[in-house]
Amino acid sequence: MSGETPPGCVCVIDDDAEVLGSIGSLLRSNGFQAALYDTPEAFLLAGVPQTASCLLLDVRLRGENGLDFQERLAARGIAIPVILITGHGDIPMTVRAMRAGALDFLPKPFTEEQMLAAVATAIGVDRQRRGEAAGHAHLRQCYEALTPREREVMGLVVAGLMNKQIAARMTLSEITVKIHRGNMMRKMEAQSLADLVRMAEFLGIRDDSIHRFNI
Amino acid sequence: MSGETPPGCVCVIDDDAEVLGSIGSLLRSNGFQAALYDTPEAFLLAGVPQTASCLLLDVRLRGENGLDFQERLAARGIAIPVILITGHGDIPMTVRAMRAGALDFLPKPFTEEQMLAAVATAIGVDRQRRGEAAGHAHLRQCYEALTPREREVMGLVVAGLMNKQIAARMTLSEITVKIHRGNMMRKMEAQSLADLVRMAEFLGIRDDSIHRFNI
DNA sequence: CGCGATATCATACGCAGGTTTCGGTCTGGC
DNA sequence: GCCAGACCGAAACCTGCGTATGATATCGCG
Repeated sequence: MSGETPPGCVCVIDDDAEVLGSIGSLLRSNGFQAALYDTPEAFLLAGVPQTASCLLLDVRLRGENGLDFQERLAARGIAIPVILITGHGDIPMTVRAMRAGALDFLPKPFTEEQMLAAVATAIGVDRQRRGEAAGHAHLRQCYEALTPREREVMGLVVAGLMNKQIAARMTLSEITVKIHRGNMMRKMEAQSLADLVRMAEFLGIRDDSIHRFNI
Repeated sequence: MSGETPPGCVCVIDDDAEVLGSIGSLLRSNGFQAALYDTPEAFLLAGVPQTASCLLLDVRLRGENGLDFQERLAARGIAIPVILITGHGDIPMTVRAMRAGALDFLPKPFTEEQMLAAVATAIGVDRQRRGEAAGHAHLRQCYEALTPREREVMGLVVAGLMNKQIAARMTLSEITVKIHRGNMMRKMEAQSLADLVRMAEFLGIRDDSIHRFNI
């Protein structure tokens, strides 16, 4: 059922060594890689795998509550998909986990099929996310290659100002604005103004000094 | 705790007349309007209120499962915030509801405070959503006022093509493209190309015949 | 100290965008 | 049949954008 998916790495955090081992075996015998940790800290030290992956996290842990840990990950900007498992779950706990972005919440006892299906879905989500993130990384890299002035010009360009207005606002000559603008477009690898606006939209670049009526 | 919020309307669907009445009283005595229905169909017939509102929905209903009904609402594009309540909920049910976009899932018995807090949050979410929707409605209205040719031009403009290229693609003269383009910008009330791109992004306008490398 | 990166500005040229004015065809509704 | 509106186009004109060429100034690093 899950053998045809390209391999992915499942990080399992559970303080019960026996459970950890059996989940690991099950995953490996179904074509997944498995990284096993008995504490959240061990997982953080090892770092998130480079390949498509997901996190299989027990709610009840020795040091820290699994839900707290999940929220700590989100706060740190670690976007790995999370599946929570628990032996003593209740509905408020589930609501909290799902609100925090958990992909699934599996109460014990669960079948092997249930877990494998959840893991396969999560790995798929992560694969897609990573694909998108690759593009974003390049975009950010381009943006960070801009000089301060070029960034400033970019903000005003995507705000819809003309070169003349940008020049006035920055107390520059129009020709200087044109030069910054040209260099900026080249560095951003934007083929058109429309392209640039979409990039800026994505990067969250927005000059708030300009009144904008929509969006 | 919730008296200072502007009034909102809570639609309650529950097939137990007694429960329905007591929830209605509680809501009204806390400053909310309450619209009470004993079946999903009755709610659909009445329609979603014009003001900020939310839906308080029992999972177990006579005709239809509350979760199914929630998904049916989403499929119909009815975006009212949903709070589910149930006497016999379990974790898989909660997962399903939250995935389908429920704002909260309250297992009975719950306190008055819990329910009022959930309702107040949901009403707030709906108020925000309605505020945004108002702007979107105007945007759609503008777009629908465009003639087919103007729409076509708009798609190619936001794809980053020059008037010359648009003319070639539409087998038109460049001057005609300029006229369509000018009319389109006026009808869309776009002050700049950047504006137009953002509007198009929002409306989901995209000419897929053009290869786009990002986003 | 020289080098490179950044920033600034001027002149000039060519191309792109946008409007106005004028002209025409075609279709659908009153 | 007439009018409105969509659609198409040409000539003229103005503005905006982009680049090339050339020049100056500052700053930090090796």
